Amino acid sequence: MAPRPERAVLRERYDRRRAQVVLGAARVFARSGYDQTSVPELADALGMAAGALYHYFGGKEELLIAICDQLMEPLLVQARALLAAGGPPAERLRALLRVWVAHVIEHRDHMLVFQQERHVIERGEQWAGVRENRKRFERLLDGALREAREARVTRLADDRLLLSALLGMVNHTAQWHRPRGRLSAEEIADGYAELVLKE
Amino acid sequence: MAPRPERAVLRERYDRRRAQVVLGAARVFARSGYDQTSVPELADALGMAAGALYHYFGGKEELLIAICDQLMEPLLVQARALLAAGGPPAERLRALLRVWVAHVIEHRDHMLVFQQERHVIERGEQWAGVRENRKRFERLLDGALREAREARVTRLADDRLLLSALLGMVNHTAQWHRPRGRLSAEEIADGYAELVLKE
Amino acid sequence: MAPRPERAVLRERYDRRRAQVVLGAARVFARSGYDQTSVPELADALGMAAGALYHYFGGKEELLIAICDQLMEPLLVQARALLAAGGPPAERLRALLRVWVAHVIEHRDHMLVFQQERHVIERGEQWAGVRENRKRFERLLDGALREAREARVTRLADDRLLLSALLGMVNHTAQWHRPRGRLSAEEIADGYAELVLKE
Amino acid sequence: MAPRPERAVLRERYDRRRAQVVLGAARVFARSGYDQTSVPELADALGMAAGALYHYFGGKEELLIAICDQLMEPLLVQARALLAAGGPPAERLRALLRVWVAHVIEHRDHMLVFQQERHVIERGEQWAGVRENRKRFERLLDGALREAREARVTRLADDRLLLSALLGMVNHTAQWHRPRGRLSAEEIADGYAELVLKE
DNA sequence: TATGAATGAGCCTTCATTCAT
DNA sequence: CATGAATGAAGGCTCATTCAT
Repeated sequence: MAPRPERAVLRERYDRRRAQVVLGAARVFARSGYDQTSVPELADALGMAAGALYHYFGGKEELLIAICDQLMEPLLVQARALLAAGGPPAERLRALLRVWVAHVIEHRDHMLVFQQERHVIERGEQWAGVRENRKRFERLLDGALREAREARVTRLADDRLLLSALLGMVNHTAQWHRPRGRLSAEEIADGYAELVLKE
Repeated sequence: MAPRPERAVLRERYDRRRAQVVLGAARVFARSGYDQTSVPELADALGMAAGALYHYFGGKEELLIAICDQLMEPLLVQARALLAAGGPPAERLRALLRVWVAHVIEHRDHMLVFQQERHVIERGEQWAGVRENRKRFERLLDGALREAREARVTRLADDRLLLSALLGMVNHTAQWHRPRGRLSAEEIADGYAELVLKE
Repeated sequence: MAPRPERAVLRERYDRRRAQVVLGAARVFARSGYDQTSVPELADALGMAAGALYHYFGGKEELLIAICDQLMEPLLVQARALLAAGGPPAERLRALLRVWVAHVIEHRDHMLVFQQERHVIERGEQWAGVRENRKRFERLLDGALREAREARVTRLADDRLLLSALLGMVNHTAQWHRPRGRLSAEEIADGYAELVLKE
Repeated sequence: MAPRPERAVLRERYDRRRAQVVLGAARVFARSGYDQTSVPELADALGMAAGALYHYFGGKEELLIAICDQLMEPLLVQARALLAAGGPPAERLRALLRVWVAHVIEHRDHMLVFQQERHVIERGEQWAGVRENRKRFERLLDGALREAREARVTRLADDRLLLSALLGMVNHTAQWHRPRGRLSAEEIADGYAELVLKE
């Protein structure tokens, strides 16, 4: 008879399954909308019983929060590591754009959900973490931008407008990029950098 | 006794009320979400009974379509008129940006709803008109962009990427601009133009 | 065409229907249990759609509260009127018992529900009114009892025990009395009085 | 290595644990209600996993039956023994009341559950045993009462009313008596006897 | 036109229970 | 014996919509 798995093994298995569910839910929500997708529909698409979802999430909204976390946390980690590495401002900004665009493209579904449910994120204590992470990323970006401007390599006088424009164009990438599109993530990022940087 | 209003008067009154309802609904939906807002809630916010809405709209989705129409049709009219007027490509693009940004800012609520419900618009016969209008505007923009590139005044080699970047930054404006913000619509539009045009 | 009913007429119609629903719900809950009766089952038994109940009650529990109110409020009114009328203590207590027993018998279903859901009533802000009414009745009863004892017509040295015994026997009446039982409400009340009073 | 416990030891351990579970469940159900307490909640309160309960009980209702049995069976045993002992009718009744009241007080939780779930007990084959036990006790009580009346020591002409009154006041004791209350079980029982018996 | 009442479908969630481990 | 995971049924409730008035 197989021995009962240890607690740590169970925990890891649980976490992995949970992450898979988040991933699948992002795909379904991106296609059909968060509100328009019923929990039974979602469970069906994920190949599990409706009630089983509630072993992993306290409710539908918690699942939405998990999608946002799965989107933002690894990006923050990457961005922080990159910016900690140093280098000339223009290069740093370009590198950040590459990482960012690649992340957006790889998490296309998460991005679409994130954008669709923007108004939900804005309110409620349970969304404080997501809002904080968004803020953190914007601060990183803002820092990189300011640095670039101080080195006189950015093209727009107004930093805040530049920041908003970048947020707009990069995030919007999720809406038009297709998996086997003409342009690679790198080419797209470099295009955006070209718009933003002198020469 | 007041004379019975003529048919045309009644019709106009009806249209005006309907347009007001669309406007109010855009505000409510932008704040609380289309799906998260129930028809009774919406009616409450508009100061009317739930059932009364059904005199103006066949259903909730029809109201959503009307919001999108109220957003896109006047923009199309303005853009067409402007582009028909002629002039040097860079100036035409700059002018289009000004009109566009101003429209986005003035229809902030409509824009937010439009973006939130993106996935709904994508599917269904009843949304064909909205999709067509969006397509029309993108074609106008694309034309202006191509013209500018042929005049060698744009900064990016790839026109399609430039188009996407513009769509991203301009539409995103609705999400960060506040009524009494630091920058005017014109300043914002000119900033975007500066990113996109040489010099 | 029939004229639209006035607001007051509508209100009264609403109240009457609501009271009928409470009455019917008491019957159903008494027989099948509050928790064991689903809202659809209840609606069925009342000949209305499940959702229609929610025009009259915010939720299932509110219906339960209404049952308790419909039980206690008229009894309080009667008891107060009776005790305000004056008379010799023994007679007053006997009269109170008659009114009370008659009320319990006439509201048999309400009583059974009230007793079954005792533990629910004990907790929660929404039950404060019901608890208060119960307290008020017990105070009236306690007053009548004390008065009787001061007139040396009660049989038990301990007033509080006498009060509890009375509450037990009278309320329990709901559980054994049958509509066409051998004893009238009056005979039962007088029996209880005989236990409690000297002579 | 410890020797494998014998079958009888295992059985006894099982029975003891089962009885503890019944005891704990009575406490939880009395406080929170049988239906309002979910099996996981109950298991939590008992310090065991939800599934583990199913080693001791085939289902939630079986647990409820066990609570009723744990309440009634020892009372029946005591009452039978007492009545078998003989003696003058008034004394026998008084003694029965003492045993009964003491039992009610000691099994306060059981009593509350028993009374709350009255309507469940009324129906269903699985409840026949509980109904039968209740009937048996009422017959014992009825016998003691009749005996007392034949000895002309009871106060009420109507035996059935007297029986009902007694059932009401004694059972109700569970609802107001507190562990460290002013009156002992004996004093309460004697009070009830005083109401019921002449002198 | 406007409204209060009603409906029935559907939603999210919880539950008692089972079972492999 | 005990547990974590899973299930399918059902629960209470809300919703968009209709309709008599």
